[in-house]
Amino acid sequence: MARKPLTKPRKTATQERARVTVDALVEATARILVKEGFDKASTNRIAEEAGVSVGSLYQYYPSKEALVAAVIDRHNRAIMRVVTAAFAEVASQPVDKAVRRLVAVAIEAHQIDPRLHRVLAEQIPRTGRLADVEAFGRQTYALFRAYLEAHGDELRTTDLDMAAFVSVTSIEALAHTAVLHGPQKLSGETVRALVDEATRLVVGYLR
Amino acid sequence: MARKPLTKPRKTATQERARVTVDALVEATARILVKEGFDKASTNRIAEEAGVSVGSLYQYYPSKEALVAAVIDRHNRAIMRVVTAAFAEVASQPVDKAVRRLVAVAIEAHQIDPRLHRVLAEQIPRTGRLADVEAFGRQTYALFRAYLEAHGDELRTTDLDMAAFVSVTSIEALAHTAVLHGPQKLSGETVRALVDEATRLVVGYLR
DNA sequence: CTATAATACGAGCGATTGCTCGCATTCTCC
DNA sequence: GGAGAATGCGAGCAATCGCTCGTATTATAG
Repeated sequence: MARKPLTKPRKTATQERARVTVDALVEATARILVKEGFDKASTNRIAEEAGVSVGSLYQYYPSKEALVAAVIDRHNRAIMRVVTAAFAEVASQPVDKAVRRLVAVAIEAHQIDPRLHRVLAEQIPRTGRLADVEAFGRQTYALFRAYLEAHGDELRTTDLDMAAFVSVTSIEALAHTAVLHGPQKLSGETVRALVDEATRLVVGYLR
Repeated sequence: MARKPLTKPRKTATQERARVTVDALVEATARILVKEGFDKASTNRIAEEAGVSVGSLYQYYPSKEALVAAVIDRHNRAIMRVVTAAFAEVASQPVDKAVRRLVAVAIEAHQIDPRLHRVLAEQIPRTGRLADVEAFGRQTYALFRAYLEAHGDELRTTDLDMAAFVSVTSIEALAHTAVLHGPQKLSGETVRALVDEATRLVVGYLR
């Protein structure tokens, strides 16, 4: 276990109170990101908000970036849970019904913890270990491509990579822009209209 | 002219050497953003790179943010010059030809000073006075809506706001994602295929 | 109970940041 | 040429940053 002498145990926690500390840190980071923004999220500030000392913070996270990455990861996982479930639900449905559902889910997904979502999208520089956290976009792409593969007979293209790229990018962008740059609270009416249009866009393209 | 006593002349330059200084500062900022990234762009570092003292920097720019905003502004203006020209060129063309051209221009526009473009897109937190620099997106939206208005007879919708939103958002996202997350250098072949697909997507949607 | 490991603490270090201010230099205009 | 305005300079301050390390506390095992 203790490979390195006895310094730098910077990793897993075995006792219960340690897990509590780790959770408190991640949650405090998320709270600060939302309430005060990215630049105010210093390690000292995070530790204070978590009710924990800086020393303890550095026992579990080697840097501020790692902490932020943990928050992003958690958020992305929450989104991917919803998205993955939707793909499963939709797997055997025809293109038009499937796309409609997926568009609706994309909008829902962007509304999970919206204030945190906004901060992550607008304030976090994609730098260092935060660079690749977009990788979850690739998962969505893969799921969509798999769906297309199973419904190839309904499509007019054979270039599934291109079709998946165009579809996923468009849907994601429409949901993203509508939720972030639109009115604070999207009315049910607006959402319905948006779903209609986006569905028409993508379905018309696919077949 | 000198409203406030004689402190804080933090504004316009009248002599030639001052304009040189201001230019050097903006250019140095852009260089550092590209070569070293956003966090390395401190005021001291920028002044050094510009061959100017920090004191002089603060005569013309009240903060680091203002300097970065100036760089963003310059870049956005370069993009908008291309985009505006394209809209003029396309004003009297039918939807299919027009959209094809606009898609191509969107991709071109994303390749103006690509390394700077990437930094601005990935590393700059949309915070403080950097928050609203996205406003140039609205210009594109307005131009597109005006085009649609003049070609209403070719469309199947009457909701031009929605149509413009969906079209502009999709085109912009496809260009953005292809250029930034795709291969380093897009081959002419790939670009042509992408233009084809995006055109099909949007034209199929519009009429 | 005791020895040892795991966890928590927090003062404080060295580095860096954004920025000021008093002073030096250069330009403009009479 | 000379006075005053415009411009340029840069040492250095106060604040903050990420982070370490010696020590105190608590849990676990024998």
